[in-house]
Amino acid sequence: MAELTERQQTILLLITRDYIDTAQPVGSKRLAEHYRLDLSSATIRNEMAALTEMGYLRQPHTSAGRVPTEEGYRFFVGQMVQQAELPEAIQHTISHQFYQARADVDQWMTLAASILAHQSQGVSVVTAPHAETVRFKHVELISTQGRQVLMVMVLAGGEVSQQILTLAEPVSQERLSQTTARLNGLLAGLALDAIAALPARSDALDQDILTLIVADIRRIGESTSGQIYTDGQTNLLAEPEFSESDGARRALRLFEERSTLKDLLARTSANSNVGGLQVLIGSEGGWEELRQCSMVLARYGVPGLATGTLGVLGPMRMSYARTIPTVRYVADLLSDMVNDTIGGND
Amino acid sequence: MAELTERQQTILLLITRDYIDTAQPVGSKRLAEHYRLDLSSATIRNEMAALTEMGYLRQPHTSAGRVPTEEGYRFFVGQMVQQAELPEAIQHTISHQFYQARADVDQWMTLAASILAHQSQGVSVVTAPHAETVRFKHVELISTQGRQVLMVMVLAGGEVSQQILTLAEPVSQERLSQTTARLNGLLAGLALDAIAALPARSDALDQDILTLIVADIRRIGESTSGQIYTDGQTNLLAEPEFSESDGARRALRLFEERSTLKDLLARTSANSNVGGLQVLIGSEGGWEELRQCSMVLARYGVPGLATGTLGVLGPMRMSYARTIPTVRYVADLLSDMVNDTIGGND
DNA sequence: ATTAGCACTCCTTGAAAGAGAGTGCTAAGA
DNA sequence: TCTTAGCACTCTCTTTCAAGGAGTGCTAAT
Repeated sequence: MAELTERQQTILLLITRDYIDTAQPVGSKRLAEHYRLDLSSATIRNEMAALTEMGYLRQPHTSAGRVPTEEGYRFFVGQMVQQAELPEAIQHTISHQFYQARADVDQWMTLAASILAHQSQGVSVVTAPHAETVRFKHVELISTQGRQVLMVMVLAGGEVSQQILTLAEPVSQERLSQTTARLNGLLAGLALDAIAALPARSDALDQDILTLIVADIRRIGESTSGQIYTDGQTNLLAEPEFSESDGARRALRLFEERSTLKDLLARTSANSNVGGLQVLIGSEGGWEELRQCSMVLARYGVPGLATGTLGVLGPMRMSYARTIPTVRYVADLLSDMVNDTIGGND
Repeated sequence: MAELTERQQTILLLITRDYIDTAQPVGSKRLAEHYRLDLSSATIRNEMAALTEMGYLRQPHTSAGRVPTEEGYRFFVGQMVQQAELPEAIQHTISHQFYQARADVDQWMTLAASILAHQSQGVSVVTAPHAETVRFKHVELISTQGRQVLMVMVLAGGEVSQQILTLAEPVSQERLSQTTARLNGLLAGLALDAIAALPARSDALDQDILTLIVADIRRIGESTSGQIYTDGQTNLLAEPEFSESDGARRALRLFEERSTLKDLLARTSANSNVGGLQVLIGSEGGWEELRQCSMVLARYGVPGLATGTLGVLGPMRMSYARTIPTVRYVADLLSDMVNDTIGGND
């Protein structure tokens, strides 16, 4: 693609910004009048024709103004992704909210999702921290009814899993506690492979629990992410480009199907590092349903120990200037919190 | 409201059923032709006029067919609520799915939400089981980083809470384990009041943890329900009556705001017992945003120990014949599961 | 290189007309 | 007394047409 002159860049950026604000195709006259360009509409028209030729702009129809193409948005985002900073006042508000939620791990994610959705006016998605290689930390067995036992297992990344085990015969809480103590000693810090390689236990109860633990760790290890939290789905419905067609419904449907969503996040965040930011515009992500949408994604957490993904889905016309710094800031904040609690000396 | 003759009932029921199927106002001619009524359209017109007069039907405009009013739907539901049964094949499918998910408590709710949404083509909502009076069952302290401790507490109803505690100084896992053992012995089976009335502990660490436990139990006890799961939000967007206006957006917005949703569920389910079923039609629930919607709600669980709410939100025109028995069946199934695992001998 | 002018295209809006659906009413029939 | 055929009436929905407007691309002049 050919070089853009300084003036062409200015015009492209202005058109994109104006369109993001108004959702209306922007014409040469409007541009000449509203912004201090010191150019006539005719000149602007010429430049617009050039930008259209180069694939940065398009016309919905012959007698309409111009609208950015995916390529146009990409240029726009490229210009802003380095510089954009969140206003300090907002930073403070957000970090204060997280400070108040610091004690409750579940609340981290719901809060992050809520903040992202509100700030960006889009649909937010946040996955709980998840370890690439799951390691055992602690197990607890709690007798409930006769043969039913509630197993609560904590993994090294802080993930907690509850499972219900039905035993062949009733077992006292006392015996459960002994089993718990034995297994905690035996398994502390081990990964799945090491646990699976352990010799069979002589005690039948021990063996039953051990089998369940292995199955459970395997299940968690195989999933590509922690639990998914989202918020702001109705924001997408308020966007004018989605009010008529069912584009919003199809996009939200994709988001509702958790397995698809995990797939999407896993695929797109595979090649992105903690601290990095990824902006997927339109068809870039490869999902047909999201052709009219964009996503701003980031990874957070402690690499190697526990990481998660978070981001925002919005119309391609979303306010990147607002969304990008917010996603970055929240990701950094969550990384800090993960690091403080489960990072460090393991 | 005056009595309805046999024939008027039949006509009202047919109109309602037809409208639920087609989403089109139904006229006298259509009714006479499609159903074996052995009546002319003129006679039907007279009856329809009477039903309109009595408030069971209304006309969107002068030259349109009739549509049920809220009162009309209420009569329709009243006729069907006792008899409706879920086909055996579907019962088997559902109970099989629950059987496969029996070990994973989280999955109970997601599965229930998924099944309800699919079967009813509406928006489902399921709350996790929650005890009216929260009782302590078990606590576990896990050291993570120096001064950070992850506390996992299990309550009598099976609820699990994770909290992070920042200590004044680092404490060894060994000492944490001793504290855990002491507190578990001390608090077993106690409710909030009893715990709060306990004398202060001499050991500073014990006291810190105890304070946190009290605060956490109070927080959980004050909330009116367990965690909320929902599914099928996009189903509402597919309904023809919502495709244009933003009625769906406003209804979903209410559903997205978790605190409002809890409020709604708490208020409406307060006067309904486990096993009972509640159908709220249109403005009946008192929520302006749900004026065009209906809800089918049920409570499940073990009264006095742990109960939850589950239900479906749909357009007023929803398929009650399908939704009502599904909600009832899933509620019964969940009640059984709760009873099996945490019910009985406490 | 820039700009004023102008013809052209295409969308949008509003009015008018016709078609269609359904009703209420009246009068005749069982 | 209940039912039914017939009919005029009302209202919506769709189509058509014309006018208005916005924005463009091109050309010629600066």
